[in-house]
Order: sequence, then C-alpha cells, then structure tokens
Amino acid sequence: MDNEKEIVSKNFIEMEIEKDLAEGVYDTVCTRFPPEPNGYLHIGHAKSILLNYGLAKKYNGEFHMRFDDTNPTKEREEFVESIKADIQWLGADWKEHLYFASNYFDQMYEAAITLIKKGKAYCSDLTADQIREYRGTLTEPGKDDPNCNRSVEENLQIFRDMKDGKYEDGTMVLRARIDMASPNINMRDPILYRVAHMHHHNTGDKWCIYPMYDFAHPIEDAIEGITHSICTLEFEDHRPLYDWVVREVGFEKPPRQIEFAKMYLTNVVTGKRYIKRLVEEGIVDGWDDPRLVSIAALRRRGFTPESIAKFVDLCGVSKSNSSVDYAMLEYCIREDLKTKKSRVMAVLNPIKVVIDNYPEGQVEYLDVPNNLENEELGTRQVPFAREIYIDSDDFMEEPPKKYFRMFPGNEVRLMNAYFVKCNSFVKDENGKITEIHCTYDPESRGGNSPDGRKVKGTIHWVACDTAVPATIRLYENIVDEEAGVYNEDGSLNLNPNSLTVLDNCFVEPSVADAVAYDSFQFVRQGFFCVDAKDSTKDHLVFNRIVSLKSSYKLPTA
RNA sequence: UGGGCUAUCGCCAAGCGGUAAGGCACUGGAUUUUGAUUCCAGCAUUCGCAGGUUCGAAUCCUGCUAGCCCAGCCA
Repeated sequence: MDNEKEIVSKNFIEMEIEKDLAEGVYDTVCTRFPPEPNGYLHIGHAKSILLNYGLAKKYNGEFHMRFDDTNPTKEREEFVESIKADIQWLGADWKEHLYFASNYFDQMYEAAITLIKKGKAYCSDLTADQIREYRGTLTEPGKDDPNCNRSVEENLQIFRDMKDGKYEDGTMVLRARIDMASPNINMRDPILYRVAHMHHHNTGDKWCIYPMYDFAHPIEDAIEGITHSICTLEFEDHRPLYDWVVREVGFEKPPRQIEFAKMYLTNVVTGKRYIKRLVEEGIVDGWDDPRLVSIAALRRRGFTPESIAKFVDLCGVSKSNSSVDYAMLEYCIREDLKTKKSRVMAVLNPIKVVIDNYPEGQVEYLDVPNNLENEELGTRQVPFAREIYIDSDDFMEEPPKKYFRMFPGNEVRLMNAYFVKCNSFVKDENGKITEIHCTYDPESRGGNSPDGRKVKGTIHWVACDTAVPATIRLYENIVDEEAGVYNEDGSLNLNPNSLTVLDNCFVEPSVADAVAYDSFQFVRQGFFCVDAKDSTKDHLVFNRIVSLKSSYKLPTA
C-alpha cells in the first residue's frame, strides 16, 4: 500500500542470491543450518538460523536442518536434541528436511574413491607431526608428501584397508593432491579422511574412517541441493577448497559458499569453551543459566522468539566484525512485550502502609486493565485493603526537588486504586521506617478524583493479606569479556553484580496463576519472567528480563 | 616477512561517481493512571590516513595504517 514508510534495504547476501537467480545460475533457493552437535546454541547461532531460514522463506525456497556430525569424538545425542528444541522454539521450521551428515558417509566414501581414481587424492602414512612440518608455515611453502606419487591402484587398496580397519588411529590419512606451495594453507594437500576407531552417535561402529569438514561439507551441501551455503567469515579461506571439492567430485549446479561476519554482543561471553567451563565449575547452574546468552538461557530469562528475530533483523548482515550493544537486545524485548503482556504490580522492597480511614477488615476488588495499550488483554480483579505494601523507593521522608512519589503531606495515586495522602510514619530504634500512615479519598476509586485534581505520582502497591511472596533474581551478564573472561592466573573474572537476589518481594495474587515462562511487566520495575524451574504454588520466582528505561534518579547536587 | 577479509556517528548499518538512509544509545521539549510508552526536535560539512583521476569521490586509482582470520588427523 501507500503507507510503506520503511524502505528496508537488502543485505549483501540477498543481492548475491538475486543476482544468481537473475543470471540463471540457480532456479530456486535452498539454504541450511549445519551445526555440529557439540554444545548448546547461543544468540550468535540464532543469527545464522534466522538468516538462512529467512532467506529460504523470502525466495520461496527450502530450509534444511542438518547436523554436521563428522567427528564422533566431540558429538553427543544430548546436543542434537537441545539444538532441535532451540531451533523449533525460534520458529525456524525445517519441515521434513532434517538431515545428518553421517547419513552421507557412503556417498562421501564413493566421492573419495572418485578422487583417487582421478589421481586427485592419495594415502599418506606421515605422522601428524610430519604432516605439519611438510605443510610449511604461513610464509614458507610446503614440501611434497613422499606418498604423493603412489599409484592409483595402491591408493585404492590402502583406502579400502583404512575403511576395513586395518590401520590404527593416526597411522594413515587420505589427502587431496592440490598444491603444497599454495599461499593458501588450506590448499596444501588437505586431509580428506582420518582413521578413528570410535562409536558414532548415529552410525554406531559401521565406520572407522571419518571425513574432514573441508571434504564433507561441500558434499553434504551438494547432495541436498543447497544453492547458497552461508557460513561465517573464518571459512573464507576454505572457499577455494570447497569449490575444488564440488568440481572434482563432479557435481552439477554446485552450491556456492557465501560468508558473513559473526555477531558478538558487547560484554557478554559467547565462547563455547568459556561457557563450558562456567558450567563445569558450577559457577552457573547449567547451560540455561539466565546469565548466559545461550538460546535456552534467553528463553528462561524471558526473551521471546519474536524479540530475538527482531534483534537479528535490526543487527543486519555484513562482513565487518562487530559487537552489538546489549541495549539493542533489551530494546527488542521491550518492544515485543510492551503490548503483548499484562502489566502487573509487584513490590520489591516492601514498606507497610496503613490507610487509617479505610474500614478495618474490608477487602474490595478493583477492576484493572491488563494493558492500557492493548484492550484485548482484558481486565483482572485486584484486591485492595486497609494494609498494603509499597516499594521503599516510592517513599522518602525528606524528598529532594522534583520527587513526586510519596512523602509526608503529599498526595499520590495508588495505581488503579485511590488517591492517598501520607500523614505520618513510624520508625524503629535504628531509624528505619517500618510503617507509613495515610488517608485515602473514597471519591477517587479507580484512580481519578471527581473534582479533577491531579497528582504527580502514581505508585504501585500490593494488599498485604492477599500478596503472594516472591523471590526476584536480577541477573546481569555474567562476564565482562573486555576485561577478559579469565585472569592470567586462571581464576575467573566474574562480574560481582551478576546475580542479586531479592527474596522479600510481593506480587499481586493474579500473577500466581501465571503459566510457566510467561512474562510480565512490573510497574516501574521492568520486565520479569516466571521461572518454571524454581517456582512453587505459594512462592513465585522471577528472573528479570530487562529494566525499564531511565528510572528516577536522585539529583546529585 | 605469505594469503584472505574488513574499515561510514558511542554501538549496529545503508550507500555501488552526483554532493552522508535508518535503528540502538544519548540530549532537549509535549502528552501520560508506570519518571514507562507515545509524540516532536537535536545528534557525521564528513566516510581509517595520504596522494591522484574527475566538473563532481565514502564510492574509481596508488601508497600507507589499523583490526580480524588461516600453519587440527576440529567444525
């Protein structure tokens, strides 16, 4: 229509795809997300997943889910299940296209035979150390492997023997014959197959030789009819080899590899090995600890799939290494939850307030809209009584200028309830305020006064007798990557504020009906998510997703 | 001292020879039953640096500089 204000520019990958389509290089688009099942997915993977899925969708193509399980030493069934769950949660639907690289081992084996027959691959009994020496260095060319001129027949025989288990691990490899003097180290006769007598989670003990990534990946893509094989920048140097493999093995309409920059979040640890250590050392309580940025952690912390999709979209796709502000992620979840979720009341640091002129023992139920910006969310009944809790931040004995919450003599609005005026307060022997006394205006029920008088402040509250006790955990990101995840002596460099537990909180009773993992906006305090892991009927546990912007700060001067 | 890639506002990011989009963050001001939201305004005379070509360059050329990646029988 004519209200298309947003002119969304295409990213460079879309440009390439459209060029390929226009030039007839490919007729359709087929993308894939090919993780190795060796850990949990994190926010960085979300970008790749949503990018590949989005591209397939945009060009009416196919999106494949494929486990790149060519190295049994690192892979586990547990991870394939968690990865599938995370991708489904993100909404990337692979339909019937779920694949395992290990299911192509036969074709890969045949492809290797083809190369051997063409004289493009040979078997080598050099040790790992020798292979490294022969490879040369970044600045010096390598030397030919003494095995490189073995006859085709002999290579074929040795390769079969490798497959038949006649060689021990590390005693024989299959190498591609390319160019030991190439300035690109990846082209210096890369290893195609290694021997590993290992049980594989999918193929069991059928194989004792396993293909290397550089050989397997292009074949996997080609077999599935992938058109655009999108990966991260560190594989740029591998592209010539990728192209070499699909060409020499003889695939028609071979896939094309395109690389983009990984996404990093500022001050957040995304490295698998660091997270692994945090988990193993018990610093966090698992891969889904809300302080981490694994997909599972973000889910538990309360992020929605939509918020992550928006985030990925906002970040864009490019080839320059970058680190996105965490504030951007927070913005996305705020945007998403803003109109979708109920806005409920909670008191994080309670102070008791007694409304002296409210009848003792009376409880009335106030009809409260769940979200003023979204009428579809309806209303709920919130009990009001003579004794309530308010947040200690919402009262000051001696307020500074421009403080318009509760203080002696000031009238404020209890949100959706009544106007109240503070008359006095009680202190204990330490000078701590223990109780506040107010009077309310019965005419102001619902939060408006018939005489039209205005109040500056609106504060949240919870009736004492019906309040549900809660624990609220305020998570900060666990590690400041800029300062280094680990110190030089190996000790952990943790953010001391990574977890603050408030265990004397109260929330309004309607929240107790919450569904697991549902999120709420607590008035003034920000967005929180019920933590299904630790909540009970009578005691709710919340994780904070994000605080609202610019809360009131006391003037410094 | 080899090869590949990247450099546009504090952070992302458009731009592809015609005179610097947008978002986040931030700062003002208006509205407001959340000091939120919404709204309106402000926010790069300049595109890593230095030359050159051109009527005209962030965009083309040359030379620098900085950062990232590559020497796993990992992916």
